[in-house]
Amino acid sequence: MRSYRQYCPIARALDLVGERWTLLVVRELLLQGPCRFTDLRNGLPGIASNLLSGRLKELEEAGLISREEAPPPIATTLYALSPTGRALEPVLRALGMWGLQLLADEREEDAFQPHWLAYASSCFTTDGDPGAPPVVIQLLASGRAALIEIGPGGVQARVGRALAPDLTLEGRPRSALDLLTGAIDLAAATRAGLIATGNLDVLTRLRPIASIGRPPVEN
Amino acid sequence: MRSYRQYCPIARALDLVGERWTLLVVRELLLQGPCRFTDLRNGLPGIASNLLSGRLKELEEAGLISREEAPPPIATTLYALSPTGRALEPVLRALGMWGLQLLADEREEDAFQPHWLAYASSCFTTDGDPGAPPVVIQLLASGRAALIEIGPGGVQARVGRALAPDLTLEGRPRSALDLLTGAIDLAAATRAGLIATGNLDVLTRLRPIASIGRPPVEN
DNA sequence: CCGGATCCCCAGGGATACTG
DNA sequence: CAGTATCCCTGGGGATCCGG
Repeated sequence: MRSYRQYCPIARALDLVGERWTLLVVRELLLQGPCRFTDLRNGLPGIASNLLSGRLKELEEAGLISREEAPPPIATTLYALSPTGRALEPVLRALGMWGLQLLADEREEDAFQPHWLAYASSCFTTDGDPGAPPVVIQLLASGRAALIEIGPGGVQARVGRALAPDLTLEGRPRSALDLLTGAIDLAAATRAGLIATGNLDVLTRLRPIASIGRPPVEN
Repeated sequence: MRSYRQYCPIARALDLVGERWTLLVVRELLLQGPCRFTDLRNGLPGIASNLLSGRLKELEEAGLISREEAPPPIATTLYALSPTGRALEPVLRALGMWGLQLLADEREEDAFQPHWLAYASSCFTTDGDPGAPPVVIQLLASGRAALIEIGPGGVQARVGRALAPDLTLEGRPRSALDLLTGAIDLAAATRAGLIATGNLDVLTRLRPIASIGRPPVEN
């Protein structure tokens, strides 16, 4: 394993998770929970299968993930984050917060999956009315689904489909993001091609934290 | 520039700072402030000069650093973080907090510089007596010097030498780290080869935050 | 001495094909 | 479905060289 050979916590951390794709693998495991090889591959468009295989092996050796042979009816191996791996969440949150500004330019060639947006949303918003009953927002795109759950645990993101979401958002990721950050209102988002169905009031539950929503920094 | 091509804030962030050495360059600029090419190279033992040059160019294009021609008597170009670059600090803090556990094993071949430890310390401690007058701890190793400043701004780290530090620590990095995290007391640190001179009481000003100092996680 | 640029070589990453 | 095998290529490591 390649190392920076520096007695520095940051360098040591990067020794383990600084290689290409590694933190994105952690992102997927964090959002999807225990999942199969194929689930990871689907959540990481562009990764080569040998590379994913190699990363999983390295991460297991480093103690960041565990590999478990699930009994039937699953009958396959599941990958899951260990506590040490889950402890990387603040790193992903910080990276995600910093990277938000970079989403201002929407590139047509970029892949998109709704759980990425759900996670971003859970990072930059808090529950605006913690006492109120829990609500669920469904995000749909590219034939996949993710959820933003607002409840006692705060704002949480996960992959999956809800039976009866309070609100469903579907459409161009940029307009959904702008709506969730509070950069635009629902009318503008709809005009930008977003389809929102359900109880639109649940959007008021999502309170974007300060210091986001500014235009992309040019300097 | 190589990109993950994913419309996800984490992936976009890694597009810019995910390559080898990049975040360590940011670490140095954050700790050293505006500095010369050689200062950066010294703070990044192991980096090839062409690679450092390349990274600086990329970071400038991305708007994370600025290059400035300083007038005499400096008469050289200084590199400095832009506001966007400085905004990466939470990322480095999170990585540093996570990487702390990895410092449990001390490898003889690893390079060490005192400002790395100073920064780590500023991440995992708070001022235990905010009302008290400011104090300065000097760290010495490998012929270099760094400072931990405890004052109105909290606990801050920077490269440099103090005229009259309240406390000076010199010796094996592991024992200094263990002392600062509270894992061992001063007597044990001294026994482990640490040399402490000055007012030893200032150590009580550094209050390690919870959830650190545990032994290295094996699972 | 500082601030790089150039060159060569190899390991790690990307794409695709193939197999249990 | 869950990877492995293969081939190619790019980016990184290391040394050296060069202008100011």
